[in-house]
Amino acid sequence: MEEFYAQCRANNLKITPQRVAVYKALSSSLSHPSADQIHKVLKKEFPNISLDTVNRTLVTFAKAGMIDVVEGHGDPRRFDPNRGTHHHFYCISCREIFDIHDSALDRIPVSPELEKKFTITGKRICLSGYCDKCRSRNQ
Amino acid sequence: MEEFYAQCRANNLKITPQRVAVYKALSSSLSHPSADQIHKVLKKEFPNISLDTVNRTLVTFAKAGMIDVVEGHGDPRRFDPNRGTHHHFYCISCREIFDIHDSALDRIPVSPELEKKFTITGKRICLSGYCDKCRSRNQ
DNA sequence: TTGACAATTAGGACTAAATCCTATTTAATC
DNA sequence: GATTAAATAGGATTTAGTCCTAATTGTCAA
Repeated sequence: MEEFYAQCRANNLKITPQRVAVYKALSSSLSHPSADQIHKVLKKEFPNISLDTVNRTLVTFAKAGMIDVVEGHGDPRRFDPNRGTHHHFYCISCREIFDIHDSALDRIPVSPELEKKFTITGKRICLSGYCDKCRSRNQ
Repeated sequence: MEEFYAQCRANNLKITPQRVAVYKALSSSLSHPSADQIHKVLKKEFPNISLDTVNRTLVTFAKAGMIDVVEGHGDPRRFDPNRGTHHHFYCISCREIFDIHDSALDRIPVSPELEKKFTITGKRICLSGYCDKCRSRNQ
């Protein structure tokens, strides 16, 4: 928790009871919850915390690099006609997806145990960050 | 296009003008469009094609393995407190995300050109398919 | 400790994605 | 060409996410 306070200070984020609660709730979660799921949990302790605050707080933490946004960025569902092996770079600013073709990335060593545990239909390396345009725009 | 017809037959999907149009539109798209974007394009040719049909058709194609759903599965945004290197398996049936810790997967060889082209803040291997529960349930 | 200010929050309104429902239409099969 | 199950249009509904405004609160400096 001490690290949380330090990270807040480093990012000029005020330490509010809501932020502390959101961080604790996410940290103690075993799954990969949505804002709504965390909101439901926090309602018990803070009956009038708003969903907007929970969501905004989580996005703020993610932007500060304190937590991650994972599969499902909150964008609409998107499709790819290319079923050949290739990879993606996702720009977290403009939300564009860029194809990456690099044979060095194609060999993903999935262990036999993993293949046994799951029926794997998709394997892809997902890179994320800022594309060239957004990088220069934000400076 | 001939392959499209064959895939439809193999999956018992009726070949309708709408499905042909959706497939053509996606195939000729350079980006990774959403259902809404494809719907807007098709409106010009089929003024009264519905968004539901476009979306349903795309999901149907994806389930048949004819196209892919990429970053953003249409799920709500989800968060991960664990910023250490790890990977994810996403179940396309129950939508649960499972953590995968496997050091063999950690070495993702991102080329210097790629690092130059983008500011990469996240690297992760995204596996998808069916988890154990859903695999057995669907049989 | 207090006061001032900028940041943050609650709550409701709003927008947009996705799904559901039902009547109608249509592709496939014989 | 007739039959039937599948697919579609269109509108309604649900839900995620964002926006807006007034009220509140954390921080910093005096």
